[in-house]
Amino acid sequence: MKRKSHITLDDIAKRLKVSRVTVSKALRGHPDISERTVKLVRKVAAELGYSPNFIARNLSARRSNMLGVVIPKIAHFFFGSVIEAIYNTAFEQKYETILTVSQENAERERKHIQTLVSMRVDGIIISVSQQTTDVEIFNWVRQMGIPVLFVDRTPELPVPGSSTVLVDDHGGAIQAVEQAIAVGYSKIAMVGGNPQINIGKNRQLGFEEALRRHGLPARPEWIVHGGFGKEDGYRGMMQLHQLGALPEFIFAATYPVALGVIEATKSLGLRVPQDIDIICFGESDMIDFIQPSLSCVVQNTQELGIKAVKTMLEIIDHSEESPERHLIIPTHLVLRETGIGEQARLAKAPHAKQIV
Amino acid sequence: MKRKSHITLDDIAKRLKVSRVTVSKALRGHPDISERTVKLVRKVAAELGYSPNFIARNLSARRSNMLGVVIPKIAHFFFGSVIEAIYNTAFEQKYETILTVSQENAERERKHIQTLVSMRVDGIIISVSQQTTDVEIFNWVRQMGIPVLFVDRTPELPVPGSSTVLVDDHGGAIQAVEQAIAVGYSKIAMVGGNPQINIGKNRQLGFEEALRRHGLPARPEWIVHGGFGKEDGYRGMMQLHQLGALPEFIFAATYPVALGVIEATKSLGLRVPQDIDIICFGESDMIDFIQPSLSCVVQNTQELGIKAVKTMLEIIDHSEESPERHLIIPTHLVLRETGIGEQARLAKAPHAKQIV
DNA sequence: TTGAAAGCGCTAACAA
DNA sequence: TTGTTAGCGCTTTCAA
Repeated sequence: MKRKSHITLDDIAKRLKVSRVTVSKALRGHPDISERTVKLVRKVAAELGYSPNFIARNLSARRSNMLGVVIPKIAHFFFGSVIEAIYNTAFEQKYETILTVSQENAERERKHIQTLVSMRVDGIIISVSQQTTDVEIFNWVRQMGIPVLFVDRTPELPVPGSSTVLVDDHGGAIQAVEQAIAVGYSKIAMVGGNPQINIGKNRQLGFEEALRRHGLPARPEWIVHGGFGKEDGYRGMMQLHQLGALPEFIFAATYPVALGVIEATKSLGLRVPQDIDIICFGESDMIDFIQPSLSCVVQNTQELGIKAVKTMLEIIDHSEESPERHLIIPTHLVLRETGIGEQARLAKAPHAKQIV
Repeated sequence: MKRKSHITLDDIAKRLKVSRVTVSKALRGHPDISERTVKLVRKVAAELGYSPNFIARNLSARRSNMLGVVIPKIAHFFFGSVIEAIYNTAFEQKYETILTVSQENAERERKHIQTLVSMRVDGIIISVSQQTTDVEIFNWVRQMGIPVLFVDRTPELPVPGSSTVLVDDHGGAIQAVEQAIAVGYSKIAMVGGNPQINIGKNRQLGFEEALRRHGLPARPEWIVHGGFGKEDGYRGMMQLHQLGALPEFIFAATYPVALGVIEATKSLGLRVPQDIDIICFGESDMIDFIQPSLSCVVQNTQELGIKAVKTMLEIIDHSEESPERHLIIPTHLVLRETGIGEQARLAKAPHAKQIV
């Protein structure tokens, strides 16, 4: 397939016997140009099927109107929703979003960041991989004068001059555990996640804080670290089971972890929530269909994406001032069939579920 | 935040007192340059924190190494998986993926396509919105000499010179319905989807074909059109119910439709699969957790994404030849607790579910 | 109101 | 092996 060389400003200019500059201005609605010329130019441009060359424009304008984004995964409810919000918000503000996916791999993350810098994006929004420990690359990006904003997941070490839009993991965990305590549980465990990464650490700190507030002992063997996936939940629950004394309630670090825990619990011949009750951090679109329907700490993914982009654009536009901004988006607890105590459950049971 | 003007080839060249071209070649490993110079150049580039300007390179090279992608939604299991495969495959081939999301809106789709052309992507991979009827924009892209490839969803009207990588919707529907027939059902309905779009049309054609093959009557009122969402399944089931005579088995056009159907069925006081059995087209990652676990026609999303990119790259690389390529990716039926008949179900029941 | 000149950072073709 | 010349398509500045 041969690629026709595209129509350029010059082509239009020649046709109208005016200069390239006139055409450029006319097309952009620059006030310099007379209405008549503008109309003429527009007409010819349309006739010729002119498509402005973004690349050339960027090169010349030294700003790209592109936002670079790096996320760990895409086929994933949480990131899928956040990214959707990012796209929509950026689109409204006439920004193009360049998305890259690290697959939870620090090396790939590095490469993507380099590419984004190469593309001269106006800012980089990133949710770091679980592997990421080295912050050198982020410092480098900052040195290049490109704003960096972490959403949801930040590196352990600080990155001077960067911004954050985070979920209130600490507060959310407290909400979940206090709900469990309110319903009468005292044997409470946490499964999944690890303190290597901020979200894991803060959820655990919240978990511990809630226990402390209510004078409950924190048994170290009842904090089962792992990843954030279903396998981790399954393994974690099995590990708890081997310990002998089972907890009554489990705070799962993520939604997939909860699914794994439930799977394991069932395979042990125990019932959820009667024998082992559970609340998890995070949710999914299938939430109303799993049995039992899970109560969870919901993260406002929309808000997260919107705020990430808006904050980034503010930083880009007010380039002189200090670039650091730090936002925390609150969570809220949604109660369904777990973590609500027997009475509430019985009261709920007779109702047919409603479609959402 | 002030943006440092980036280090350029010239900066490196000046430092070494060589020409810009030498540096350019050295950095790209061009065989012209001596090893010594290459090393020197690399060293200085690293010292200075040089990052090549992709934009400038593209402008000069007249090829962007970027693939444009337009999909209708992103927070959606099917598209999420396809896009992930697209990203990975493109990444391996050193291509950047520029993703845009139409939100099932034809106007937004148009704009995104224009932007992608403006960015001079080397090819556009698109899954059209449900609204899309006008193919003019695609013809325009073709005229610009940019290859167009439709994945999964194509427009109704043909686009000369475009390629397709599609799911075998027709065959998949037949698989599902023949399974139902094999298990002994004869009162079979289809819910969701509409013939406006290829995937809806072909699933319906497959549905009808399967009935015909087995001499079963196709009752028009048992094909309930709608969208592809949960609401549509709910509404469709309710509509069937109002008809009086209920079918025994429902072929749901998509996974969400199936969820809606199940929701509705339950709210009518009927059991799935005992009273109303069901198989659907498509799946989700939560599939093992819903009750009952749904049997479904699975689309190979990986394969779809991989083939889309590989086919596109072939077209780009062999630009002289005829650009049209047409692939169909087969589906396969995965049986779980629905659509398998009572005996199989009873045989299955005692086993604990395995984690996947 | 219009346009000429210069340059954004890079690469390809050709010369030295 | 290295460098010169000439763009890629556009925008900005400043003069006409």
